Amino acid sequence: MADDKKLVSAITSMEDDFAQWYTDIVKKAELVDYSSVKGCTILRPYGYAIWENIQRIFDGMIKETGHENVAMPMFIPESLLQKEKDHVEGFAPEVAWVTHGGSEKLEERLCVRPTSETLFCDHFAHIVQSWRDLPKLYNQWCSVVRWEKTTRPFLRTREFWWQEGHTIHATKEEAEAETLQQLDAYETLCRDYLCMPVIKGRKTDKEKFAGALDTYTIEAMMHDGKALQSGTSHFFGDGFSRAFGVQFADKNNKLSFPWQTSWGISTRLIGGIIMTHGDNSGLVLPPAVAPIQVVIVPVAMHKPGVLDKAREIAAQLKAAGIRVKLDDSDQSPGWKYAEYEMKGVPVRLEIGPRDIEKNSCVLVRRDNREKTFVDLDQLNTAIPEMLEAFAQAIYKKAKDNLDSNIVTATNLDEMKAAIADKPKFVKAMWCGEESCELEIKEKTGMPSRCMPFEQEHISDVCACCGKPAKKMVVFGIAY
RNA sequence: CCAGAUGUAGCGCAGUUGGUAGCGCGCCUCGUUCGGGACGAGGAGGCCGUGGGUUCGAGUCCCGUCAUCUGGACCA
Repeated sequence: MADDKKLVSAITSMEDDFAQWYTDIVKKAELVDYSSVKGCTILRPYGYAIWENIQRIFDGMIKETGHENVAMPMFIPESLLQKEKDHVEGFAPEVAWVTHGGSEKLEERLCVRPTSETLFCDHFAHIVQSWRDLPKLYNQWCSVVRWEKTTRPFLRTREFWWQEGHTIHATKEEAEAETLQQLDAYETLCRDYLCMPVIKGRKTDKEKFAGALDTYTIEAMMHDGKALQSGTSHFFGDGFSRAFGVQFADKNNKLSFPWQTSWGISTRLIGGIIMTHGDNSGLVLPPAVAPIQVVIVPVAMHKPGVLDKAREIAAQLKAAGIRVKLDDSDQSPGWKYAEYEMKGVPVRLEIGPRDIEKNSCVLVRRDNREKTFVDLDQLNTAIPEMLEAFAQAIYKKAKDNLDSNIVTATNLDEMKAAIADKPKFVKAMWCGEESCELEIKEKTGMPSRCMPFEQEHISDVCACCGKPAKKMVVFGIAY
């Protein structure tokens, strides 16, 4: 009987069906609900709270480096979108259009922003006149719309929430430094807060952002060996400035075009967290972004003193700055254990009559279910220590997964063989020709992910054509 | 966009050759419980995704459409 119920409520195991496992977690951890528009999901309170924590952390980071938040309109006139040729060609196929306002047919149709470069450029043209006006370090938190063909919660939705930074600088060097600084900020966010190791590098010309001179990326590896592009940072050169007529007078009163960047991370990161840390009991959340860091489960809570003690502990932890939830609902303890494991809460605190007698409680870690008996007087130090150890442990696990799923290959056959059983990152040398990149994609199924900053010498020649190699490239199957 | 699958109660499903809808979980009430998804007794809840068609009669057959899932192509 008990076993039957477990079967009913259990999620699909990731070994059986990774995609279904992912979908099960998304639903059962109450992160999203589907809406009545395809590809547009509702972020439920628990899912949105994770995003709020990511926002809070990253917003703090960019404020530290002098960025300011703004809010741009969500509509872009068609003529504005078309000013930069590469940009519009890249995005046109997936923009949504507004043709009517109420009963009025619009003279010029408006697209719902797929990204806001054009809006920022148009604005910069209004406000930038002099070198004294530079740089502008802007960012906005918003949602954008891209009419994707197939959609999956967090990973690919038609509307998604993100931040987009847009900066404009007097010199090329300054803009390039900004591009890399923000890429580093993304790496820090992923590594130190989301416990996700990433590979940092530059995109090939084929894979770079529409309108960018250089696109940089952080690539994370999921449990199943697939890649997730987790953040990108673009250097635009002065191409957008020229297209939009943004000019400034330098100190010698000479007119020149300023240099621009843009960079973004999105709610896709939540999908990355799920597929990096989750297990067959559900979600596993990094403490820094977990909406609940410690859940208190009272045992035999009808017995005198139990609930009072649980409330006392909750108040104490809250005062210590820990995000804590006391679940005093009338579900059984076992039900609560399973529920908060599904929701990925890092630490569970059990408190019952037997503990109270000993002035202690039980702490259980979500990642390994290790139980520790802790004196109640020690909680304020024991819990932060456990959260820190937890964060390090899940980072290490993710790092091990990354390290053990990167292989090298010197030719197409080796590349194919490397991913025969499961997807991996494959490092291979490349001559720099797009034709080879295309051929590799066609013959191995793997597009290039990036040219890592940390280059290695695997061989002298391109894995595809055998001509002298210029770069080591990481290839992989991506979400 | 292409291919396959699926839409029946909140969730998971059953529903026979077409005859007017059922099970488990969940939910509500009361009681007993509480250290790994507790138990009993009552109870509420469904235009069978949606629009047409065939038929005396459609959850069931036919056509369209929408959504979701899976896999491709495309992309944060």
